[in-house]
Amino acid sequence: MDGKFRDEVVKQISSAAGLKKKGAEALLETPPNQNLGDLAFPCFTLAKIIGKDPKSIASDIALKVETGGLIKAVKQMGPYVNFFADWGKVGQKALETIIKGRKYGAAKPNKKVVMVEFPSPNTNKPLHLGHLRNMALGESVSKILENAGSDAKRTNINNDRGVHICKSMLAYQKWGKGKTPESEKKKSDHFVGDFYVLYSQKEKKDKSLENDIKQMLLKWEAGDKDTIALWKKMNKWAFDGFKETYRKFGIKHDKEYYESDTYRGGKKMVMAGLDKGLFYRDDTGAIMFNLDKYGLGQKVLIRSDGTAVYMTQDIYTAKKRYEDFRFQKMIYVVGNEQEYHFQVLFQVLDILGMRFAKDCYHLSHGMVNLTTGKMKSREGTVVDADDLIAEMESLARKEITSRDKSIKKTELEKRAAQIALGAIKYYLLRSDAVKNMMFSPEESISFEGNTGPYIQYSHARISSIFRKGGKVPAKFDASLLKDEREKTLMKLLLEFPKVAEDAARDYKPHYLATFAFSLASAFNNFYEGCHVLKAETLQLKAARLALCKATQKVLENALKLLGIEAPDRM
RNA sequence: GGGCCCGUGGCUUAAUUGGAUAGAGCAUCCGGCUUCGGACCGGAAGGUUGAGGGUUCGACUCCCUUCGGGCCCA
Repeated sequence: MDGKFRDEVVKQISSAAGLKKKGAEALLETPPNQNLGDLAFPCFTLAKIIGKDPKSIASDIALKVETGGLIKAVKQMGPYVNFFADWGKVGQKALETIIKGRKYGAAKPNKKVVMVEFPSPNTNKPLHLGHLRNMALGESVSKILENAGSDAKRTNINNDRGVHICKSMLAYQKWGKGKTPESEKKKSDHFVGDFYVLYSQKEKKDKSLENDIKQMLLKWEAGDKDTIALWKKMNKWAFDGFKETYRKFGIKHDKEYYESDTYRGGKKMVMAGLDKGLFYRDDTGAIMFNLDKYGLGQKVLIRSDGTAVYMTQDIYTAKKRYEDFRFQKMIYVVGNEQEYHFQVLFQVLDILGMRFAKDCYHLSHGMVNLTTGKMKSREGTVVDADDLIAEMESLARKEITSRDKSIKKTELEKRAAQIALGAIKYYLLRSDAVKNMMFSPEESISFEGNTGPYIQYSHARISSIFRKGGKVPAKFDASLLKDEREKTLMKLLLEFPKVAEDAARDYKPHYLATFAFSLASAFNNFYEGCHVLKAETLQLKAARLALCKATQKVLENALKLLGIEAPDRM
């Protein structure tokens, strides 16, 4: 319940209870069911301050409140003051705003630049399900922040150097026989990943390979021609493959960063810090940072052999990004296994005098586990991103053709992709990001119940009404919408701006997922009981068409903020 | 050894951040077409919110203890 009705209620309470508007606003709640009205004011807090019992305070307030305007009735119910909206008036305004307004639920631009980093892959293997969760989150959060008025800059850090990268390189060098992704007809990042797995298998039998890897890394750092050429060739394969997956998943970065470009800058910054006495050398010669006073222990910044750690490059990447974009906020979308890493990173940035350090935030998310155990790329027990998408598309295709056998190929492919991605993204976003999640194939491939396709289906149903002769009315009377199902729908529509705002405040896309499902569900309930095109009167039909149009727009917006398309047919 | 996160019906989960009767989906069992799209709708059954204390008018939510799972650092 948002908007003008809320404002009126706040005004009434503040004068009746002698509260400041902000104070009254903060206490307002949405009652758990229809019988309890549309907004509620609990009196417990006041009771404590005044020293009277909340029930009598509630009845005092209820007596003082003036009805009229958008407030139809006020009732004291126990320790609550409950407000009932005049649905004719409230609904009318809301529906008009939604239908005519271009950006219902969006805030005005606030000129804040927010960088969002994801998914930060390693270039030795293809993307997997964990990356998909990360990407769905990163993209959704970016869209939610844009909706809240910020300027989101999508960025990425490519971990393109180091021991693990050398592993796939060495395997290719030794056993690749000059094969290419083209010659093997393989997606190029998968081709690279196969050599990473091959290396792991060979290493189990031949421990001397570990030494070869060390040698290779030293050659790489020294700029050895052949090693660099091999590195470039294989990284290009990896990047080409990633790009295809990003495109398919609907992701485009504003700027990409590469560890190979930034690790040297990081070393310099650490050395400078050492000169200033911010860091120290331990017995082995490694450069360390003492974080005891933050309760974070000792952290290596540069190894004793002078090589960079993961942290080293992150320091310079952050600085570079700030110089490039002058952001007000930097959000790292990274799994919770890296929590310690980011705590340390932000402290390092701070002690090095980077003022933006306080604006850095680790948006930590849980892992994706499988019913069969954990995903381990070395063991090859991962759910591959491309494979999963392809599998879901094939299921969607079956579903579509079972309903429409004469559908054209291009249209079929388009819809299959929309539905498959809708299913995957919704599944990955519908629960709280901080929690680990269990990926069960049976459940995740479902298109029924609390799923993306269910919501898309509801949207397609509305579109169908407008295809079959429904027109958006120029004039309508919302006070005719008296059915409980119609009211429930309207109420939900009014909640959307607040949900979008909260999602931006907390970086929680699942608020929108929950909302979209409730809205779709409320619509289907309405659709079952209230006929639109065959409504009893033309006036009622007009009002219902307006309600449908508003629902369609809000559903589309909510899905869009999750990075999910809203098809008109499916 | 130290630190962080998570425990909610058989399974997957929500709870406006301390508020009214813990809300859904899947699975199970009933029921619904004179179809604006059945990828739908209605109903039943299923809960001591891991356990035990505490704070509070009020606790899934905050504090302490404990058990279980995950992750990180050395």
